[in-house]
Amino acid sequence: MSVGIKDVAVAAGVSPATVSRVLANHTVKPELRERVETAIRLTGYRPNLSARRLRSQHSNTIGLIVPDIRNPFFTTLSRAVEDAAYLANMRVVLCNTDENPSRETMYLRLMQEERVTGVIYAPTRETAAQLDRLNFDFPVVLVDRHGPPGRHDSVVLDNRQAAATLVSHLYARGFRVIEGLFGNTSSTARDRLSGYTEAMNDCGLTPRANFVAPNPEAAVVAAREILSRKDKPEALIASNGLILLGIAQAMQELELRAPQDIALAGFDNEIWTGLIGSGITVIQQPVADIGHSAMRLLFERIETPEMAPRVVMLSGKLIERNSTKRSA
Amino acid sequence: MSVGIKDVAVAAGVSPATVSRVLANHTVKPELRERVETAIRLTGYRPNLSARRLRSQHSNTIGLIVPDIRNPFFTTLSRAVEDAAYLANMRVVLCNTDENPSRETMYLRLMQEERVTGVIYAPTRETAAQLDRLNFDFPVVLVDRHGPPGRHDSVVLDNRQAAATLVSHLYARGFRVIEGLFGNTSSTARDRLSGYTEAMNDCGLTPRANFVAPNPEAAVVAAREILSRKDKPEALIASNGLILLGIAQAMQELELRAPQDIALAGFDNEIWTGLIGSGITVIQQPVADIGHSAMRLLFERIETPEMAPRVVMLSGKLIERNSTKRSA
DNA sequence: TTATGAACTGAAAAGGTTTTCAGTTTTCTG
DNA sequence: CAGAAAACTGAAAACCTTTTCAGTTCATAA
Repeated sequence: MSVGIKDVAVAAGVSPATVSRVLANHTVKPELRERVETAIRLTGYRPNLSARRLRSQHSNTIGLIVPDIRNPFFTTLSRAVEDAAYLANMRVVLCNTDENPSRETMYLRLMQEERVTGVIYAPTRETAAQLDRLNFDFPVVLVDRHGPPGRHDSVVLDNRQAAATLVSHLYARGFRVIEGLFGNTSSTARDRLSGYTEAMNDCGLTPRANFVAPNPEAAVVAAREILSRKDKPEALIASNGLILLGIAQAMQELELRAPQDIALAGFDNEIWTGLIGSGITVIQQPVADIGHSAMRLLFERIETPEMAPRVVMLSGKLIERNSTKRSA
Repeated sequence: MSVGIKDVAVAAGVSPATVSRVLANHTVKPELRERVETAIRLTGYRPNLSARRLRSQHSNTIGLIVPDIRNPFFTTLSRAVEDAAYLANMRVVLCNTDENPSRETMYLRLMQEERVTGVIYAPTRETAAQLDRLNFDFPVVLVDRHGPPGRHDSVVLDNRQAAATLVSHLYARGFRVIEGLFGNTSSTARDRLSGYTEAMNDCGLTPRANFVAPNPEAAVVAAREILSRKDKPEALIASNGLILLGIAQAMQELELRAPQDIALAGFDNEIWTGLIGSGITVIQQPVADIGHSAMRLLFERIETPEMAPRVVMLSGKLIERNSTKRSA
């Protein structure tokens, strides 16, 4: 049998209530506090968090629902979220959805059952669209992706702007035939597509977009096709880090080099983008900031539930590297 | 007020006990079961996991304690652990220790308070050394790193063998002056050091080992020093992926290329190791296997607590790439 | 000194489940 | 068809805390 608060109370010659108060740093006479503390030490007492949560109705738990923790963007995000959580003395339950809506709803249900304090969530477009139909009894902050307008707190990159930046960068460097390879599951990919399309039109160029599941395996296949065409484009844009990776792998297979054979640019400043070849031009996202902002929004929402939903939009930063150098 | 099992019971005209039995798939008359199930649907009832855990004394939670989820090795490991956990209907609480012993003990305490079913844990050498002094009331499976011999279940790579493989590979390719850059916090780095040292001696070569905190930032600094020496080695071995990355960054800074300027090999077959330059030779670890094995060991330990501790040792696989090609 | 209020403490209830135990119904056996 | 066994159900206890409420002690002010 493990030692409970009663045992400590007996050992210290006080009531369980007093032990509880010592634990919670409530007001207790110094002498009793002393006795309780040594009793805790002696008995090796460890509070039972399930019991505490049940009685206090505070789970001190936040849920983090992301497509796949192996995507470095979400890895870094999760680390930022966890650091902030543990500072606030909260636990994090991590869920990987694999961009699968049925897993999403299952995890949202789980969050309900855990009675989480709040959730940070990167939804697929499919689930995001129904987000106002669902009714959670915990606050949700969307991250990296947005839901129906004006309904939820969210933290996103200025994706249209970022994609447009990429296009105008390529345009300025002299590229004219610029294709894009975009994910098909997230609002983010959509926004980047819009930014790309508009910017292309503004430059008087014809946009050409390809769509693919946002993972390297699917991207390799798509990239192979694009890169093998005899009318292959002068430049290729990837809508996220995983797709960019797929393209890089396909290029290695086909022994194509950037920018000599084709220019290449994308999103997410992963380590390898600076190391490979002579560097790949990317939009760097302030990933840790995104995580911290999301936690801040979440805490503020918990504090002030009736506050109007807020959208935090952060800017990406263009990291120019050699993959978009003007070809000789 | 949220709806509880009592409300469902009232709605279905049965006792709370019966609702509980329906939930747990115990034996209940079909007709009642039917009524309960519709009552659950109608009321939108979601069980309270804290209450369930408190009463049933099963947390269905496993703890995963790793140095840093951003290390791709642990990212992949965690994904494998979580997949296995959710299949077994368990939650995962993830903890990052940053190789910091005081964070380790704090998280182990937390695991105690969560009354976790078990823990999967990659300890620092410092904490590992005291591991038999600590007494947990949950099973622990060590992963990637080992503790005092014969005390705990663990899943590790055959690190000495793997390091030796790297040395003999380099030797076979004609390299003779081979230095190593090793982490200083884990048993794993120590084992790789031993393997390196022995293999070097066996080849009649003089080992030369450098030590560094196992992160890219520290490794860059150390690598700069080594690579700038006028008597710099013919080949350099990194004891893990983060250190290898640091070396790669330093080489890029100094405009050194492998294998032309110096041969390079290391551990962890991260994506970028195949993409950078003409590829870096590495030992690939069966990371997902390690995670799954750890979960298997954990479940078996829970099943049969008195079983003697077991060590699962997996083999690494040499991925030969151009960074260790014989220099002209 | 006494009244007043503040500070502190303990008994008991409450939080939402599962589980035990005893009782009731149903099924089976002869 | 009687009796025994099996299957099922409900009342109440239990899990371990926190919190409320009332009571006690202590200090302060009049």
